Amino acid sequence: MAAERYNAPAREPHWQKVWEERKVFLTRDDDPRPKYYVLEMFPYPSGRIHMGHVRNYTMGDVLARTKRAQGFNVLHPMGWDAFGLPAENAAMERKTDPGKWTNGNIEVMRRQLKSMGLSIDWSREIATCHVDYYRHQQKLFLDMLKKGLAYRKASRVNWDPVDMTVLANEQVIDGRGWRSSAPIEQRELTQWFFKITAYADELLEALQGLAKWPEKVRLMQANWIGRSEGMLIRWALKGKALPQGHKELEVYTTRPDTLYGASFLAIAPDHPLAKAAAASNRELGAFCDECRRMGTSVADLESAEKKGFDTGILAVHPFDPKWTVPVYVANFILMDYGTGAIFGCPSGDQRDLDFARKYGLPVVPVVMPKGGDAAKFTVGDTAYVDDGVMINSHFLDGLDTLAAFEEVAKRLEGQKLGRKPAGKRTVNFRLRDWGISRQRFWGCPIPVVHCPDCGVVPVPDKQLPVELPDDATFDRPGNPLDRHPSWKHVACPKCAGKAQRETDTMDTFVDSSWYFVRFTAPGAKTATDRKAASDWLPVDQYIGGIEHAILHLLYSRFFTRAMSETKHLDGLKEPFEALFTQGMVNHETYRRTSGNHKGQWLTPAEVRLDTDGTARRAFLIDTGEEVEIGPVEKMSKSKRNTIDPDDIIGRYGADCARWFMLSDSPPERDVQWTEAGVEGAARFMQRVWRLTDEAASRGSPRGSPRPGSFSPAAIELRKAAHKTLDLFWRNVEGLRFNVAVAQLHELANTLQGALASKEAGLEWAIRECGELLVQMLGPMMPHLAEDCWARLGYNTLLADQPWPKPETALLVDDTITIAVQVNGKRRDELTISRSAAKHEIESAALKLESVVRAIEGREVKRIIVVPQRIVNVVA
RNA sequence: GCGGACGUGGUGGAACCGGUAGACACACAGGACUUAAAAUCCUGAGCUGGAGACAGCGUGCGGGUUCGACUCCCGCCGUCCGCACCA
Repeated sequence: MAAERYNAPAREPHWQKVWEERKVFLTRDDDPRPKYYVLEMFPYPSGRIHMGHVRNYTMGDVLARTKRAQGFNVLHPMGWDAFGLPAENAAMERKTDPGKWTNGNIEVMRRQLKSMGLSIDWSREIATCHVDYYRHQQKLFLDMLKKGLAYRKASRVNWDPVDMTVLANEQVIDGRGWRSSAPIEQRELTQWFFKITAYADELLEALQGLAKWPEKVRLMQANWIGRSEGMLIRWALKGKALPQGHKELEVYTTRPDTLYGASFLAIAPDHPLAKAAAASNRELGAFCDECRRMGTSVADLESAEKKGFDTGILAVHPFDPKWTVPVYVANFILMDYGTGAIFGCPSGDQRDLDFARKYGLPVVPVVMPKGGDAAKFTVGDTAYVDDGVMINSHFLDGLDTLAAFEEVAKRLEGQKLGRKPAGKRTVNFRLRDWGISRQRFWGCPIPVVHCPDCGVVPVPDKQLPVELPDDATFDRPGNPLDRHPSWKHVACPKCAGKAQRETDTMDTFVDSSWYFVRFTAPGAKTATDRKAASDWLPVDQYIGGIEHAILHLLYSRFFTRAMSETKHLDGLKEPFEALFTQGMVNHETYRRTSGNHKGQWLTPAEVRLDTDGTARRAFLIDTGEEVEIGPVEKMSKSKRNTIDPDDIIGRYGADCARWFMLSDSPPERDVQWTEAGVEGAARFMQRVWRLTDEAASRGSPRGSPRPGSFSPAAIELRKAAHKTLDLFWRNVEGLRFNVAVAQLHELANTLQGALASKEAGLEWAIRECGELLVQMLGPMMPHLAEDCWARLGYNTLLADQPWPKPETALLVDDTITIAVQVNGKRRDELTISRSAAKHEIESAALKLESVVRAIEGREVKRIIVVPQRIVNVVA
């Protein structure tokens, strides 16, 4: 009698309830077993989970469940990255409250995640928008302020004049606001910053120690931090155009060796000297204004012409008081890199060369390739940017680039301009301090008060938290906190006079920079419980999208250091021991090709697919018209190629979705969601259910004594099972889930073959194989595995079973098959004892008929025998 | 422009340290069961030639190292990603 079909959607809630009731996944801090902290990046509560979440959380869950079975005390928590602009937009559009909207989304998504059967300790759930979380963040901020790690300064920001808020660089697309499409303005605003640059060197250095991070992410961070070694060089200024109080100009360069090739200085339009000079030069002022209006987008920069404006100011060459070069204001100089001023050496830098040609400035070659002829070497349209030998450079002539750098550095450091040395070796970083002020409502309030008499006053600890008001209005753009009738008006904590709260809130990346710490003690009265934090951290395995390679992961690394500095952590520096970045979930796109709706995107549900031989065609179900099958793209609302996890779980079960997400594609690569793939997963589930059923009835009863000896077929079966067990864990540990899945497929095939076999004496091995298969399936398809476990006669929970250990004796074979090559070409294979000596293998190989034929009577020159691997006959 | 990754059957992919390329799955074809279908099970298959045994070719392209290369080295081509007026 065949087993009934397994009804996953009906069974899964049952097991979820059992796990919850028996508190199977609750984590205790006082558990003496070794800890393992596995964390997936927490979701933004946008409304519903998507397939990317399913993939991400399934991977983490496989690790968490396996590690748990292996005897680790596993921490696997979940929370919500719950502040952010979408809640405000929703409030504006739907006349609701951001908090209500967010909490409603959390409800829905929590239910969805629970329906996935994740082994999460839900008692540790946190949401960053809850005051119990952000009150501690305010404390962290104040402590950072005390340490000088948070500070205020005026800076230029992207300002959206329609939404009336600052936008991050990422939110400016082609010079326009991502939401409003309004042209973005550059505004000078006073903002709060975190001093991440104080850790620039350390954040860069420590990347080398992150051995379990993807090389790619480490590289991206290294490039982002952008360390360069160079010099600050001060130039004396003169000329009639020189504004008062500007006697000198400091430039930053990585090529002091090319100093004798200098033909101009250039400064940023926002440079203080430029501003001062513009005050008395209307044309220059107009030029600077024009530069400021220039867009900041990639396209703008690429097409923008390199332009300069001669200020009339002259700079004196550090090595020759009689030599002066003009000072230009140039549109391509960035105020916030280096000193906002450069010296141009046209022969050694392409951009400087273009500039010099345009404005008729001298081009003196100072570096030529090694072995070149100084008399003949010239620079035409292409600058020589590589290292080489110095020429036309007085005392530097003949030195190589590196030596020239050192010589110039030595001389300038010893030479005075005014009272100070004329030059200084320095290290410069691309990394900027982290601007965290946002003119938005739905974020963590920055806990300071502005007092007309006392200035910026931190909110005293006693007065924390600074809570968001619950009666803000969202009927018009701008910051609801700022226009709230009463919220910002408070007494100054210092002088008790009339004062105003800071109305900016923190960037939401602040929230996610320490949530992994909070999970270690989610109910602590202080921000952290240092004991719990040092017991649990660092996170042993962190899993998330590559899109956070820089921002979130760099900020978290900084924050961990800052929290150690402010004593919220016990000296921890790196939060994430191992990082894994998973690929996206993609789907085919479909669109109409004709009629009034040409170009309209169609959802997968609206389309019927037909396979005609190997050609695939798609038809609109409603009308029958053929539609175009477009490229496979990331699931997105705009292309309408999304699949709702709820639908899949409701139809096939969570285990099916989980299994499919783990199958086929390597986890770091994109995976293509296909109906056929899901159905394949569903079929496999039925097959497992059937095989377990047969193994339970055909195999020997549970607990029956192990036979003294096994038949050859039984040994083969046992070997297959134990080898799979061995490989399975190695592949899971290496996060090669797709390979682990393939191994289970293979074992299922083997078990099926054994069940079909008429041979007697397999009962015990069949039973064992079935149980091992179910145990390995457990972390991947936990619900099905529980049912199979019960079908095998157990009344325990599979989730509570220890991980089985492979019998090492079964992992090695007595006889092995090795390939036999003739002249590097495979001709045959040889089955021989594992311990066979070289000469035995050699003579056996030479006797093979196909080898003899391939040699064709030629003389055997050499035979390479690699025991247990290969034989290669060279003839 | 700079930096990086990748390129294997019809498709997704596997191959640990240089040692039998194509595991496993999807799709496909043939067969069994069935009145039929679904479900399930069995079989086949890199390409070319051959009835077949077998032979030749084959991991983007061209070279190289090696007894032996998907794997290492050099040079191209293509795709994707990150950064980008960084002095």
